[in-house]
Amino acid sequence: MDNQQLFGSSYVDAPFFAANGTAQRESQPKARRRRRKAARCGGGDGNGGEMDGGGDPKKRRLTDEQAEMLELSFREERKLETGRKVYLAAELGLDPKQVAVWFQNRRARHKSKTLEQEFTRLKHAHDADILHKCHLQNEVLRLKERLRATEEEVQRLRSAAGSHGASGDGGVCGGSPGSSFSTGTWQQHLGFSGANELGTDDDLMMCVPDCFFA
DNA sequence: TTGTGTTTTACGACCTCC
DNA sequence: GGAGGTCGTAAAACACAA
Repeated sequence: MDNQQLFGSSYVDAPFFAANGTAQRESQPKARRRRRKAARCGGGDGNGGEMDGGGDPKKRRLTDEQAEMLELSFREERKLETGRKVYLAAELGLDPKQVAVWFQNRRARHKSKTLEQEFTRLKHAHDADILHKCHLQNEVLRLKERLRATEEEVQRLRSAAGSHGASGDGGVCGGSPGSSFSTGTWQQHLGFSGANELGTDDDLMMCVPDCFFA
């Protein structure tokens, strides 16, 4: 049979072939099935239109050869013009209506496969986004905790400075070890304490307002 | 052998395009 | 209005585990 004639068009569906692991996967169960059937019936290769197995004449399985040719034709062009339908039917010994139905069902199978693949792809993307979101939320929590600790430290130092200034000559807190350092030592203390609070790998720059030391 | 799940074939209803 | 498309579904054909 002249395939050029049979397939009518020179159009080759690149995306279809690119994703053709799918097509092979699709054809595998059928091949298995047909192999077994061929073993049972003594060869399933057909002169088209013959009943295979002698069942209900209304619903007969296509032979391997017919299915293969239709598949090749489908890969060339998914739509079926009248001329090609009639030609295919004649070549394969099928009713043109059967060819039309086969193409309809094949398009449906292809669409459902495509949707399934798209769903899987989107699901993976979604899962990755969820994971990323979790990481970001953890990071936010960590930063909030660091901010809270730093604010506490600032508050503590501010109170210390207040009591220090109120005492004037240091009389009130003179005996307190905490009130014995100067502004310079506050800064040292802040730096030291901040380092403790923020951790060694800290990249968060803390800015203590000047008024704090006034 | 049989029960069950999957795939394939066929059809009707409805829609779109020429 | 007719031809051909999609969509949903029935039923036959089939694979396979128990």
